[in-house]
Amino acid sequence: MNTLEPLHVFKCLADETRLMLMLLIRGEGELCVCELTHSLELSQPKISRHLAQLRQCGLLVDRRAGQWVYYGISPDLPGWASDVLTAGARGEVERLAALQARLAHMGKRPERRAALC
Amino acid sequence: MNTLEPLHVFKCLADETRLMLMLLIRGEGELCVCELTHSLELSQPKISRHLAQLRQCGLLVDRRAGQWVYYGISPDLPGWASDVLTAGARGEVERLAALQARLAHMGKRPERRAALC
DNA sequence: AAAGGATATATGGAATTTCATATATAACGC
DNA sequence: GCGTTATATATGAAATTCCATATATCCTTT
Repeated sequence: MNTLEPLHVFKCLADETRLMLMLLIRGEGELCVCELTHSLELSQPKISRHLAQLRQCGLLVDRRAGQWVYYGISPDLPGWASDVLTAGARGEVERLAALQARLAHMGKRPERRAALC
Repeated sequence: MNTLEPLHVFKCLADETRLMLMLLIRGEGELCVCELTHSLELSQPKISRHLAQLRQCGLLVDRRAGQWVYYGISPDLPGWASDVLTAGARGEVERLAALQARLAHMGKRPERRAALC
């Protein structure tokens, strides 16, 4: 696996879709593809591709739970990378809040069991 | 002028040359084009082009002093953007040190007067 | 428990757009 | 005129997107 370098992280965050995916997931802890699709109002293939890219870079990890695949921030993220995300979230407070609001109003959101029993 | 959004900052930092320009300038306070060209061992037009882009985004400001043009971090940089740079520098300690070392060994480096008299 | 259908997610290929580089040239100050 | 910096154009490479399709899981029915 690649060592996670700042350049890679910045490239990942240099796309609007990927940036918002990361900030949303960071804010909510864990989200599945359908929730992200609903919140961002983008096509499922588009979301899926960007999630795959973020996972391959080592920023996200995925966890399958039945029908759904949940994505979360990688626990192996170095400290400086977490700081980058924190700073990014600070610069996008409003837009992030809007996305989280839309998520909260989503109908038939998948039930969630605790990741670690 | 554009509002400085996280997406813009990340796009600026998503290029190896621009990332190192920013980290070098941040570490040294202020540098002119010829110093940056020497440190990064890249062509002058290439450096100049990326500096112009960073200035247009609002990350850098330039100051002319006779023959030379000095670039420094914009004083209007929002806090979250400074944090992004700090985190990036933390993730690139080694490479940054190497660039600074090459800069220190540069011959006939332009004399510098204090920016603010 | 096996089969069929529905939902969620991933992937392959093609078209489009964006981005970076190189080269050449122009402008500026000494 | 010489060193320094900026810009314009053309070319090539890479990223993004869309569409169609594939896979995987769940639920229901028999």
